[in-house]
Amino acid sequence: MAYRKTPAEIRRLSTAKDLLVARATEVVAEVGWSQASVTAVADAAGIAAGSVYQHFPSKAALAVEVFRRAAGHEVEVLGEVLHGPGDPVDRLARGVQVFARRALENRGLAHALLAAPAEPAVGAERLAHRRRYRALFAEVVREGVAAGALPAQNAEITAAALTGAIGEILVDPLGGPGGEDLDALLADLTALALRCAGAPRS
Amino acid sequence: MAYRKTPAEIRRLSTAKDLLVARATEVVAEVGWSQASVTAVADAAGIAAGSVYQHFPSKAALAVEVFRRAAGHEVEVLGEVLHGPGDPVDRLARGVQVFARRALENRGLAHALLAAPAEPAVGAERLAHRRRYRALFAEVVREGVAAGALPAQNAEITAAALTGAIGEILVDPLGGPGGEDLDALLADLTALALRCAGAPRS
DNA sequence: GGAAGCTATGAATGATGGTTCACTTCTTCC
DNA sequence: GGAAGAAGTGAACCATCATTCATAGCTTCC
Repeated sequence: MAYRKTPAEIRRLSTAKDLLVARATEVVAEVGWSQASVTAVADAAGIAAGSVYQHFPSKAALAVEVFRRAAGHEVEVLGEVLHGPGDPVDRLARGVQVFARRALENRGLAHALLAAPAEPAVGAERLAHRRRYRALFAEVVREGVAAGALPAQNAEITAAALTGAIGEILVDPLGGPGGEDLDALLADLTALALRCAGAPRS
Repeated sequence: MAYRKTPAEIRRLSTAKDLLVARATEVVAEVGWSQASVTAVADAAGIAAGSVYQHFPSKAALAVEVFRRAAGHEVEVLGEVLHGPGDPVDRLARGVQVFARRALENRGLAHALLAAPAEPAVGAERLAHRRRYRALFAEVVREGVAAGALPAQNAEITAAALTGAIGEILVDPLGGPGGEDLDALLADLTALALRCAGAPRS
């Protein structure tokens, strides 16, 4: 054999793949899954359509990878806040704020992750993603209940409501685009979240 | 002219159209928008694919009609409960129960109306539909606030959270399919809704 | 009965977009 | 430098549907 992948070459391929995924993510955030054709994505990454298949066996596989990376990052960020220091109710409030702020500041991506129509493979990933969010919120709610700061409740439902509420606001911003400024919205959302969890009124 | 539609003929055509819409609704509830091809829908209605175009100018128009009829009915039912007699908090609780029960008992249709991937035209209808739901809930919340039964709050956000929460539970039932029995779930959802709106703990 | 006009049919058409593949270009290694 | 083999290319291929249309079958009305 007269060819073996040299470390530099491996790195180059890896970064090419990374670049493809990164650009594909941008395209998806901008135009949604349905408009993100292989051609569009390949163009954005500066490669030929056929070359996509050097990195992924199918468009669906690429889409799943795009979803996983973006979603994984979001979950990680949220997890850090929710698992951080402080009493559970505070963490819950901050978690909601972080989740909502990130979603509203990068609406395109959030929409793609949470709501935009997508092929079945991505839909399945999305379910898993929502479950992770839910599990994170539910955990903190349970801690709050255990600590006596929150009333007894079905933590899973509360958690589902929190993600559902934020998603809902995201998909259709109140009173049209730019109807309310971000900080006010976040304050209202936080208040809602605390009420949902049953935190004593402050 | 040697032809004029006789009343019987008009009726026949109208019922044919109704039947088409009804069958299409069933198909959509069963397999989702993406799988509901013109052929599949026409077969279900017992007509040829081309005949669909006697009644609708395009598939999108049929889809919108299917959505409108089903969604309109749901909004009407919910509206009756929310506008009915009783104090606002009670109506809110019953509204959530009705919404959730109907959704969970006809999951396929609810999923199609609230969540399933669909073509843009249906997506636009869906936004309008969610707004109507929101508006209905928000109205009752405002009444509750005005009556002093609920604390001051952003009623739109509370309303969005309620629809979001139910949608979320619907899309991914807690603990897999049939994880909890319907009545218990409804009770938990009602409790959540009242907390969200800030009703005093009972 | 039969002409005129409507509805129903389903195979053909056309557009879209994922995937393949023969070919070119680039890397490696002697 | 050059042979061997990998990656990159993009035009052609193919599958999937929505949509059309020539044709057949019904209704109406005289």
